[in-house]
Amino acid sequence: MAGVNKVILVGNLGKDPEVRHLESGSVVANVTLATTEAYKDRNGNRVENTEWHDLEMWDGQAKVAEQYLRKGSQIFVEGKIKSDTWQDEQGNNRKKMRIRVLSFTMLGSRTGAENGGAPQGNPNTMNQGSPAPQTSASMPSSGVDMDNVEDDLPF
Amino acid sequence: MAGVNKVILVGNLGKDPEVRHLESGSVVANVTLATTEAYKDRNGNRVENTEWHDLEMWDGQAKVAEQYLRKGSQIFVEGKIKSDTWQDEQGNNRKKMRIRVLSFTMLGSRTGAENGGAPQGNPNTMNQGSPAPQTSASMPSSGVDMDNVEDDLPF
Amino acid sequence: MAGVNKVILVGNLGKDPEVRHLESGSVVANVTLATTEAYKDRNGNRVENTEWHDLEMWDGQAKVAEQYLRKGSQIFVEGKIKSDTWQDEQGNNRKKMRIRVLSFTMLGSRTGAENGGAPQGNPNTMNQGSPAPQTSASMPSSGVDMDNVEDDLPF
Amino acid sequence: MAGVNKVILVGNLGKDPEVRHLESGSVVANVTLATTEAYKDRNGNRVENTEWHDLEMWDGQAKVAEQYLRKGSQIFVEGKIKSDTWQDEQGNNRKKMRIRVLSFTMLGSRTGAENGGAPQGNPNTMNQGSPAPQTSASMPSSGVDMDNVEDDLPF
DNA sequence: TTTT
DNA sequence: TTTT
Repeated sequence: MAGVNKVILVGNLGKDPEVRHLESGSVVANVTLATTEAYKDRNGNRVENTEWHDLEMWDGQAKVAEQYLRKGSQIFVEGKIKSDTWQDEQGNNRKKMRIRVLSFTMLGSRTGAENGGAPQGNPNTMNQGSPAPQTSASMPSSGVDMDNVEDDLPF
Repeated sequence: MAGVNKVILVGNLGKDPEVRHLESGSVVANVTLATTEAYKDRNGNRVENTEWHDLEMWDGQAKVAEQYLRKGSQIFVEGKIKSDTWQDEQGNNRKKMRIRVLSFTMLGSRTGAENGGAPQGNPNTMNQGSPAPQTSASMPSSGVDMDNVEDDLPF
Repeated sequence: MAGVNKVILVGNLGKDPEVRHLESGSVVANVTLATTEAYKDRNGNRVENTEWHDLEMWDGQAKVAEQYLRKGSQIFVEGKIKSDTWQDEQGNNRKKMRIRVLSFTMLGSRTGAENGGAPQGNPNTMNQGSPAPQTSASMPSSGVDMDNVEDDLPF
Repeated sequence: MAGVNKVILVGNLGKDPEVRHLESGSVVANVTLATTEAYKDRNGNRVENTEWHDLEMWDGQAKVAEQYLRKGSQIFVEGKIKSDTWQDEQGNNRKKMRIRVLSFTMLGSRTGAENGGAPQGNPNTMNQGSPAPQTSASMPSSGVDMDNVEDDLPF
């Protein structure tokens, strides 16, 4: 059969990770990631298009996510598409796709310390009324060894 | 903002492409692709897990798909995740994810000849004296240039 | 027939891009990019391993590189492997591999302002009311559309 | 630092794998892989361009390669760029790039058994005088569990 | 629903 | 030669 199912994303978190510590001891983090592409429409105007992705991280990854990722964090993600299927109350077949994260890497870092902590523009005035993530001052600079976080569940 | 949204798949078609020729002149092909991964469970038994992907191809790609792809065809796909959102009859927000194909490549040889599919052309007249690799006799499309099919809608 | 040759890199520039404006009117930028991976050796010590990549960008890309990329800039790159072969003075066959960049994306915020690099423009006028994510204030290029820079030479 | 160094290839082997069993017990397979792209030049003629890649596989992978891969085999490869540097006899710095394979998948299979073993074209008359790989009858159909072969050396 |  |  020989299949390949690979997803590569670079984007920003829409909100802080939602982390659940399961009774089994496993940890799951759910993360929403925006990838935006810009192009010119036929009138030459710049148009932006944002796609929101639902990411699922487990265990070691989830813990790193909990500790270091915040709304606005920019990450590189490698994962695979994974769908859940079920029947809703009306008996209709439903399907939800998620990205099961296999590894991620935090991008950007060095978030402003070297310029004396001066705010970089005023995020409150940017993206007004927007559902989009914003890079804020909360990027970890760590020192911790979590650059590239991998995980290996069997499926 | 700087986003990346990339999907790479290798798998087999679940059925023949469904192709619609729109009044606008555009052509769309919808394709279902299975990617299967195998792993051993904790008892050492081989387990297979299949993920089904809904692919969307446009125009030139769609025509190539219509002509050459068949149920069972193995392809390499590069694309991006693209979701449609809408409200269903109950007023619930619904979301459907698709893979918008940016390019695909037919894999293996003999792509459907045995089920009455694509004509084979005469491979003996292809690539004569060429330094390039060839799959044996049965590459579909012969003189046609569709090995690697690309498309560039703005979004 | 039917080949895929794809490279995906995230790393930092080792030095400012070297840009040549050719008589033909073409522009080439040569860039060195470091990708570093960290792992623990058998004694549990963190070890870093850096790979240096020679990137080649053309025309529109090269101009953007010249204007915005600096030593230390972090970028996401998609490209392909491309080798030159020749004979050296001793008549030995030689081969040099490069990454031909097909598109790149600047990562993080603040891409070099602190070392006198690219002008910042006025981010407050960017993407107003846009649904797209933004890095904070310092995205280079402001109104310029270079987030994701593509190029399409035939080979 | 956060680096990504990823290579994705689909192509055909230029010759049978060269396998060495080291005294340490490790096994290495060296494989050459051709990726060919076709495009039209400015006169509308189809041109093919082949890039040759030197792949390196270790241990479990190498054994699978030894057993199942042959000249002409079509594979999907995921790996990373890895260069060796040294000084040659003249004291010049030399560098050789390889692809360290992280996983590979055999493509195509079902290589002709179902059409009664009839030869698919005459490979001897194709690619005359060419250095290129050819798909021949030697593709394994196995039944063995080697579809997707992974390996995890620390670097 | 594919493929092995 | 980068970055952390």
